[in-house]
Amino acid sequence: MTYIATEREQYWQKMWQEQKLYTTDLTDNSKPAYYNLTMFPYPSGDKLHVGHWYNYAPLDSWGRFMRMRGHSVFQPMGFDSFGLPAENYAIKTGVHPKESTTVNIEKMRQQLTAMGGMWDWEHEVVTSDPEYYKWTQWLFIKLYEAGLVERRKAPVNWCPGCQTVLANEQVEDGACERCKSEVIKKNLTQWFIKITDYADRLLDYSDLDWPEKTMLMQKHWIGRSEGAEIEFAVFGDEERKLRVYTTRPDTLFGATCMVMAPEHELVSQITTETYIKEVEKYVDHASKMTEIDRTNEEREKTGVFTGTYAINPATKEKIPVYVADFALVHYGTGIVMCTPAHDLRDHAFATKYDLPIKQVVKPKDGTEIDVQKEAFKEHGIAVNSDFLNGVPTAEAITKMISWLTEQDFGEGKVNFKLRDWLISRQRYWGAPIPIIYCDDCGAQPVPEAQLPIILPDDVDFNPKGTAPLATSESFVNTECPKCGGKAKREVDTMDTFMCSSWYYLRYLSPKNDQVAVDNEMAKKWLPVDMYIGGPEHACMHLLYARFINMVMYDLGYTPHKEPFTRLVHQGLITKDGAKMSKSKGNTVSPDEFVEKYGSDVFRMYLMFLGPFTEGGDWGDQGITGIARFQQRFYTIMMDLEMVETDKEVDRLLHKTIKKVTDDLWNMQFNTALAALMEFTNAILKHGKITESAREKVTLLIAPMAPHFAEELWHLSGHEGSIFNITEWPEFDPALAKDDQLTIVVQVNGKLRGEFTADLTADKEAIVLAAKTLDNVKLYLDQKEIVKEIYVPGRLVNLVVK
RNA sequence: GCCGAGGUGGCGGAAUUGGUAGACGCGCGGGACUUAAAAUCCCGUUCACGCAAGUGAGUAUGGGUUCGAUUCCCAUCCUCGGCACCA
Repeated sequence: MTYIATEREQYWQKMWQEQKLYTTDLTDNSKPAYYNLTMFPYPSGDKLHVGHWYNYAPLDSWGRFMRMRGHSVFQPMGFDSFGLPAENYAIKTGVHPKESTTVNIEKMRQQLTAMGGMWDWEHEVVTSDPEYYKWTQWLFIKLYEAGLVERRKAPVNWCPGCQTVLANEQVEDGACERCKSEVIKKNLTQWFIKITDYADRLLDYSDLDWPEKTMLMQKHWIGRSEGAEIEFAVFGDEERKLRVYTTRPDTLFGATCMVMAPEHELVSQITTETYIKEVEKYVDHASKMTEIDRTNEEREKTGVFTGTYAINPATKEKIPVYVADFALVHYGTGIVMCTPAHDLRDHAFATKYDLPIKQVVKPKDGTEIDVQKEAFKEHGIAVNSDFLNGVPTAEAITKMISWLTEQDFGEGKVNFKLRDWLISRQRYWGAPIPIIYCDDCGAQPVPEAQLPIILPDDVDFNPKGTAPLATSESFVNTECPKCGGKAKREVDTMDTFMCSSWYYLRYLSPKNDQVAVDNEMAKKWLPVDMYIGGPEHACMHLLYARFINMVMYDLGYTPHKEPFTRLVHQGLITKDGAKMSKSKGNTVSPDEFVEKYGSDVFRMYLMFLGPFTEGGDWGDQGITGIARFQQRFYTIMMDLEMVETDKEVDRLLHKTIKKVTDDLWNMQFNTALAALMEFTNAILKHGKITESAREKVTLLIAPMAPHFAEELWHLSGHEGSIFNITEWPEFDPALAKDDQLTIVVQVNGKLRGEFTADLTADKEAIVLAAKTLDNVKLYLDQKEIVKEIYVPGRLVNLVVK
């Protein structure tokens, strides 16, 4: 018999839909709740590509597996629909983002349905829908009320040609990708969310089942360090202080110069007249460099002298103050002290500008070193440091901090690399920031009752030098919520990461217009049991989502401290070695494969490509192998002689149950499928199957090929969906056991033969049998056996001399 | 550059986590069926030598630990992801 996948899949998709099989009753308490979540897609014009499928198909298989193991599985889907691409598309074609987004979402819903996923569409969220962004705006106001929102100046990429702000992605080698004008930095007043207030709490990962590498990346991103802030007085203007942050206050006696970030506000104030021109030129040059270039440690260090000197508080020496681009304004205080003898970067800088290199730490073991030649950055013993002399580094740091505090020169300080979250976007297609500016009352948050602040339609989103929303008069002009006077609305919109930082909370009650998060549902369903998404989100989305959840927890809106209990990253599917993205134009559509082979085959093919967490480069060679397998599987199910019992069938079956179950637990879908292939091949050769094997192996393949399994389930006489079954096949080790052992024999670690032995054979018998093999004897001849190693049931290694 | 991954046949990958390297699949070669092709089935397929039994080499490169290393350690090279406005 032949299985016509495409036809039967459509049939089952329709049946599932009619029966509302995947609409989860969130109030049902009869089974344990399991929240199975994936990162929702951006509705791009390229629709779903194979990268999405590589993420969603295994997620769906996992959800089905958990469902078949007796859980009530909630598997929602939605769209992260605000963002830059829709706006750029609008600028290019004139099609309103609302329109293109609606079209894209509709198409993607169809694709997701054709995939046959267990999506619970009744709980869908779309972030560009006012019903959703009303609560994103509400969230902003809650953050504002909690004192976690701040307004400050920050630079943006500005294209003078296009008269608009550019995303980093739109800048190529310092020029606008569209008009090739040189991109400049422009300072704008923007809104920040103070994620840094939560930096320490974000470092706590206890009770999270997350990949080590993700936690490690986040930890490095947050970048906690302990050190001190130290004040240096400006020579000749002692009232003015330059404050530095250092992790090595113990080296203060060796600080022979200072370096300020080019953007530092004090640069213009302290530069002396003679040096103004040169400094300005340098500052301008630095503003055009990317941060990646600026922090490149191999690059030659550059800087310019400001003409000013500071006083080292420890040595009272005059030290020159430079401006250099390797100092970053947003890290620490934006000013660093240089201790060339004990820092590689400072050493390179000092060597280039001929600044003194003064050793203040020596190695613990007394080794002689020449710091003029090479920096010694390790911990050691303080020297040339007055009251610190002879003190080991760790202790010297504490001692120096006490001294600084006593003398009022500074204090101990914990610092983070993590920066506050800039959420202002000078764009149209985003959630308007709910702030009103009144000449008399200043910036005021929009009262909750006035939400949502609807994104206006009568906007010219073509770049004209202002944020697009400023072109809508009906939007801009409003009343001050405090005094009732004339006022203007904020015209910036929010970063889309804001929208995606809390969507999993909204899935639980997307239509509730009274509250953002339904508390009862949150208690029952949160935290998310399984969250699957790309590793590229490790440091941004996943950190923002944890942060927002923590704030919501503190404010009492959600009952758990962490949002995602278990996190898994699918690997990245690349095309010709690079990440698939619309901007690179290298996406591959799954549609033609699904049309030709059916969703099950395509899903299995993706899962069979390699380990789920590793991904790989896309290629369609091999999909026919999966189609063949499906057909062969159908043959063993439908066309084989059926017998009551069969020892060989039982053995094959139970080996397969064990392997497939273990592999599914570990999300090793590729080897689970290989095991099912081996079973199929062996049974086909054997020529017989049992009713029990037929039923159980149908259950085993169900998570990975849902339509196919449903079809087989009904063909073998079952009523009701296979996905309502909650008894996963049980493994019986007694039935799976082989009758004999295969023992491999090595001599000096080299393979020299193999033989089969009885299950009951002991070590002595096996080693003896090994020695009597003809080929083994050849290598034992004239030699003395010095060691006999027996790995039970596997191998004998004879070590000879 | 920094942070995090990864590197195994012609290709995708497997290997009970220190115990037969190459499971499973693709591709390729040979055969069966067919007037022929497709589909299907059977056999073979890491490389070198050999009719074969087998022998030698082999998991990015170079070293080390071990009876035994794809697996552990050190160094180097290459590829990918992220680097705060793509999402």
